[in-house]
Amino acid sequence: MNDSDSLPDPQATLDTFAALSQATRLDTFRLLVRHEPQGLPAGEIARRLEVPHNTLSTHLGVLSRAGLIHSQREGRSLIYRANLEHMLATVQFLVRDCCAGSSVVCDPLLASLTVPDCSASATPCASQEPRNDD
Amino acid sequence: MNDSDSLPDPQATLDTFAALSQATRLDTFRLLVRHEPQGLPAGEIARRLEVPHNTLSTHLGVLSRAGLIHSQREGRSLIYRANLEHMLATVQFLVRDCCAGSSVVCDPLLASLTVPDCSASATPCASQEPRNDD
DNA sequence: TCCATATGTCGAGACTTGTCGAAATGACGA
DNA sequence: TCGTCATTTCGACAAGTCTCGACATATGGA
Repeated sequence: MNDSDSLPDPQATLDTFAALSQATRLDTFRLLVRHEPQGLPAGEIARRLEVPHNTLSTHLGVLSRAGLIHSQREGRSLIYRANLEHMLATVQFLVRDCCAGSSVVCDPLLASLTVPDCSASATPCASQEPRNDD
Repeated sequence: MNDSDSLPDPQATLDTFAALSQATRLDTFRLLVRHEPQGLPAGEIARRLEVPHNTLSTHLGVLSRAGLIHSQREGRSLIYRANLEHMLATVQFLVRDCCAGSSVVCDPLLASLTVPDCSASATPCASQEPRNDD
């Protein structure tokens, strides 16, 4: 969307889907999404997901290379955060295909994408506290 | 969405991403999206993508089991069509996570999702003819 | 019924991915 | 500098996936 990452080409899209097609990694990404914008340190993710730290580290590497998350050192910890813009760019890459083919197909798709749970934006549907489900 | 398919649970989401994380399958899905709502017969897809018919058949099976496409017999051919609602449901499954975590994060994401290329819907951005790029 | 066309299923080989113990790196405090 | 904590890298094995030849099934027409 803005800078460093992802004008999504087919290969980037492929990597993104591959990254999200594994249970531990999908869980990791969802966990990080729920903890935006503070993020979580690698060890904390491993503990919550009950995955050995070295296994998780491998998965974090895959997600990171795909552009779905990024990390930042903070003392001894590496804080990981979800990169929502990348997710968005990937979705748009697919939507754009549909769009170019037919707006009759595209419009209802986009329409239903705009009004899930809380988009009204006047009334936030949840507080900004991270939830404490794992 | 409506009926048969996909209140997306994590496993369905996993299957969907796994289906789209392989080059031939992503190409197949995009091709079908561009050919909504007419669809394409299996043999025609194999020809355009230059993939042996049995290999393609396997991939069509994966996409089909994931709910991303469906088929309909027409004479000797099986016509395949993209199931955009499933794609949509999958995306919403992820967006909902973000939404529940924080509307500050959610709102801009949804906002940018609503206004790509042609959503205005008064002026279709493309004709309904399928494009002829493969 | 027989043949041609369209598509799917099976099975084997090559390749890729996931997992986890053990060792390495990096950061902090004493 | 040394010890400790947080995380990553390495290496090996098990498990899974992709591909494609050969065969099977389904449809329609002569």
